[in-house]
Amino acid sequence: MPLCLPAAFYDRPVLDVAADLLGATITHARVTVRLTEVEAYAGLGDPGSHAFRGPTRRTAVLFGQPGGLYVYFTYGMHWCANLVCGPAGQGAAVLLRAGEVVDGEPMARSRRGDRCRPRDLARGPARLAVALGLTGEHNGLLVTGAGSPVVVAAGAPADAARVRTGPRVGVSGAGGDGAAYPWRFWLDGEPSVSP
DNA sequence: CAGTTGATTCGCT
DNA sequence: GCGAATCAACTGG
Repeated sequence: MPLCLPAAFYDRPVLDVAADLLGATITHARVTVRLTEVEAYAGLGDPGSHAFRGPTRRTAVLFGQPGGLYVYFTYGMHWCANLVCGPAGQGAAVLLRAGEVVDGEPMARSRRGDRCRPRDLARGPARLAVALGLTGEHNGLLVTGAGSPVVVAAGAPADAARVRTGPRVGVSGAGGDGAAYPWRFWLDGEPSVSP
């Protein structure tokens, strides 16, 4: 079993953490997903971030310790999972957008539905959360602790030649021009990454 | 206290 | 490819 990534891993600039999370694995409730697509959010001053206007009850976790899990509810039906990054107090986080189920596929399938194609099991932030069984009750959980039910571990060394970056998805609103924040990271050629 | 807005997915066509 | 579904949190009055 690979080693759980330490708090120091997350206590770095969010862009570095996002890039290094590609290829890493996240395990919860007997399902393991290898991350293929993530998005960086800088927090304070980032118009695309929930933490843009500072701490609120909803975003309190974002301003907590790096390595915290921020799970939020959106569109009235979906959960999305983020990992809080450094520097602490900035509200920075990495959204887990997509991944490939590498272990516990039957369990993931039972949560996502039998007619779901294998590549779609964790393709998309909400699908990924469902596949892993992550909901609001996991909000605020520290994934660096030894006894944490959620384990994030380094995967096979990421092939740097396959790392791509581009504008973030779904960021709209004033100042939310995607080109100004090209902070989406993905692994080229992965079927689990949306086009 | 009421109005607005999403870091989306699913099911049809 | 497109539109509906659905609700918690934030915002402004």
